[in-house]
Amino acid sequence: MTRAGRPIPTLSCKQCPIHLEGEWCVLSDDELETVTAAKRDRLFEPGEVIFHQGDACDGMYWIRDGLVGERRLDPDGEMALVRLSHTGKALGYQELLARKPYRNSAEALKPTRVCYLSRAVIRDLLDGNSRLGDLFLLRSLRDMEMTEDDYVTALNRGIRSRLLHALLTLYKHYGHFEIDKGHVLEIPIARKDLAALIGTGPETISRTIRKLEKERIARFEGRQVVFSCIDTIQAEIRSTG
Amino acid sequence: MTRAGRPIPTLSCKQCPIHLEGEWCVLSDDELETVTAAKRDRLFEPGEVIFHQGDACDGMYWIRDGLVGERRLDPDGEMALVRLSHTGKALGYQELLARKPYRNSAEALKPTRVCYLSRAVIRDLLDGNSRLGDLFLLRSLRDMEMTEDDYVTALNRGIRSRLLHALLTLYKHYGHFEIDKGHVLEIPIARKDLAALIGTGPETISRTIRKLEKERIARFEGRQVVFSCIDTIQAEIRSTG
DNA sequence: CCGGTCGCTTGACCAATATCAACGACGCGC
DNA sequence: GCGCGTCGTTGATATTGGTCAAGCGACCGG
Repeated sequence: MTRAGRPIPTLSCKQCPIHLEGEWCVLSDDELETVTAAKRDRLFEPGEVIFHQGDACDGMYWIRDGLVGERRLDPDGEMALVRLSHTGKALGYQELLARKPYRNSAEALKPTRVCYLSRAVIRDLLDGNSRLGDLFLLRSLRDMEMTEDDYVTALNRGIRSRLLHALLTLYKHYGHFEIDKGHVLEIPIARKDLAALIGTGPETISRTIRKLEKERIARFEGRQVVFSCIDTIQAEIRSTG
Repeated sequence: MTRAGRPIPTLSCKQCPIHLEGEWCVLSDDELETVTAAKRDRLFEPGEVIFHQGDACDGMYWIRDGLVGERRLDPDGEMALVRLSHTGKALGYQELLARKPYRNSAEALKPTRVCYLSRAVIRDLLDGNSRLGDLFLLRSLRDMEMTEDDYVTALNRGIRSRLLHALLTLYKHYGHFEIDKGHVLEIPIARKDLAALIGTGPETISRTIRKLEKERIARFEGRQVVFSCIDTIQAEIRSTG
């Protein structure tokens, strides 16, 4: 559970599929070269921890590809999965910019390649390109929006609604449509993580899943789900659920 | 519930107790003068709405003094009190900077004076002072931290713990210590808002309060609370509760 | 002074969820 | 193949919290 990840050869930023979105798009070719030269890439296997809650933050990470879960451990030992982060997401940028220790641990849930940039490099980039700061601000605002939405959902929706919401979100990232089967999702995380994501235990997840099957809303087989009618679920999430 | 607030004479920024903290501290005297000249001040009575969820955002507000609740209405009619904002807090800056409609409604919960700055003025300030953007970023990061903390709390703490947490937070802002009575808090909001803040109904608040009284953790009389031992409560919140 | 509304509380009841325990399936190391 | 741990499931049971209904006191307008 606790390793540093395996160093891998540096991936070029120019060829990176995410170099045109988010913060990267404002960087000049020269700056991109600098980043490519300065960053250190690593591969984390599922279960490996990229950084630990409480640790000092001395740089930030981008997810090149893979899946990362940010976990928060309560003083009493309860663990919550605060969010899932996918390709293109930044990890630890908030703590870096605010000069604070990591609030959450980041753990690879699938094989994940990340690009690491040290505080000094980020500082130079920020000093050299004033627009970069604006884009970090925008990223922070977007993240805030999502967290606030999740917060409201957690406050006044039941487990069933939250589970459907989580599954639908996962579907958007990992699902696909098959003409003969329908909307298929291979759930990329374990039951207990699905539970930690919506604030319950694995038992309740199991039971809620069986309810959904009885109501023919979705069919589950291991980690694969087939949704009968996505629109119906959307509607249920929006209205009372 | 829906008025525009009463215009009041402009309050000088130089004499404002909050002009030295947060974003303001980086402004020059000239810039402060500009702000004073450009802003429009208003007074909102309890129940009046400063802006509505879904409305377009064309400026931002600072709370000069008073208390504001940000409410979020679900598609199914459930209302959550996302956060309480006090003197010195900015309202609507996220939506302004992200160019999005308001996510929540802002309602005065006590008589509240706010300073309004239009988008154009903020733009000019941002263009003229590059450090201002950095400070908005920091504010956003701090707000994110608080929301994320609340989110985790909502995910894996029960009503009782969340209520204690909310009361303690209120105590920090509105409480005081009396040598003969102890730690006294005049709760500044109604029961139903206290309920909406932690995601339950007024009935459950009532019952939870009586439990706390039976356990001699606090004594309630109307909106006044006297805490027996703040430290005990702190401990209970940190550990399992 | 009266009727009405609102905020808060209480009771009774029910639904949702947590908790404890056990079990089968599976993968892994030996 | 065997032992072992993990994952997912299920059952029984306890607890929490939600819902409906009623009551009570304060405040307000007529």
